[in-house]
Amino acid sequence: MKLEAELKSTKPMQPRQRALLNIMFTASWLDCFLSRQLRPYGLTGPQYNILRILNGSYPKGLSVLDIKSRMIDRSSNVSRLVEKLRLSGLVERVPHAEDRRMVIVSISEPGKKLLTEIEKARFTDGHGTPGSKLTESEAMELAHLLDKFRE
Amino acid sequence: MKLEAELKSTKPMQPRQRALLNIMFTASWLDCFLSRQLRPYGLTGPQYNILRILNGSYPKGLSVLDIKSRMIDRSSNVSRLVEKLRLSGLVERVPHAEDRRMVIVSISEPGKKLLTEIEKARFTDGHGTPGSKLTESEAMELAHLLDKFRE
DNA sequence: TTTCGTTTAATGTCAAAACATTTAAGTTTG
DNA sequence: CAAACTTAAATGTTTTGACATTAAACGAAA
Repeated sequence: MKLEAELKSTKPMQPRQRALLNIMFTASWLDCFLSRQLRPYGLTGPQYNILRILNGSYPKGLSVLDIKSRMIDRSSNVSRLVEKLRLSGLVERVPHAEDRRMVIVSISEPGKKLLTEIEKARFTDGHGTPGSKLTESEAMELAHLLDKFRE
Repeated sequence: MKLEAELKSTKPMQPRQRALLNIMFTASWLDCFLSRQLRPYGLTGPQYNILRILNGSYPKGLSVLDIKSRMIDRSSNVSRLVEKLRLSGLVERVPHAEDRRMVIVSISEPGKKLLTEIEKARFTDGHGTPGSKLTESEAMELAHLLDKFRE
């Protein structure tokens, strides 16, 4: 559905304003979509984001600040999110050998297993992948325009 | 800055995945930007969203559910947000004459004044408007691709 | 070495989101 | 009309976000 229909907007919008609202609306829509996919696994969006970041740097771990700088939502409290994941056994925390201020966080074997399980379920859940209506080149163009939007 | 640089991503991403992450990242970036602009006025993003919706339907008011259905973030608790705005004198609440379950919320004169003040400040704050690097046709293309992304 | 500033992570606090639940008013049906 | 159902708004509760502050460890300079 078009943005104007979604927001029941009456007056016509300026193109940049329309793009801005559409970014925020689409992100909120995506958030809702992803939360529903993650709920059965007891993960929130930011928690899943951390797991994927750690999976990407496996087998090396990352410090709390390194995780934070790679997150989509930089305002989240990584210390507390990591502690939650640790209590679920999905990550491990090891004090840094040389710099004792730091804590190195790594994904655990159960954490990796959960990620592959979620990945598998995503292909078979019937709802399709978000963005699947875009061609590859449209997706690339979209990403490029978003980069430019932030300039 | 490009998304890969922002997220310090090492591995190359698939186009649709890159678009998805870019939408969420850009929205988070925008959220941060807008919150900073609104802070001096004591407004949060959702509160500002409600004020603008009510301004758009002025002088008619809207019911709580009508407001909710027009919001960017549909998960917000409109009753409580409206109560905050009412305490600040920015909106007014009138029970509906025919259906006493409903409450009609309208923007007040101080509310309208605040909106025009914010609008003015936006042009003179030096940080520029988000998305100003896009041409009009790029902004339209971006909005169109986002509509298609949600299909 | 001691002091000062910086960096890293954790914690404290308050407001807001994310649910569900409740209350009240309206509508439909037997 | 009364009971059951539906809708609108408010409220309850728990978790999370947003932001400041603290605590500990490191590095630089007197």
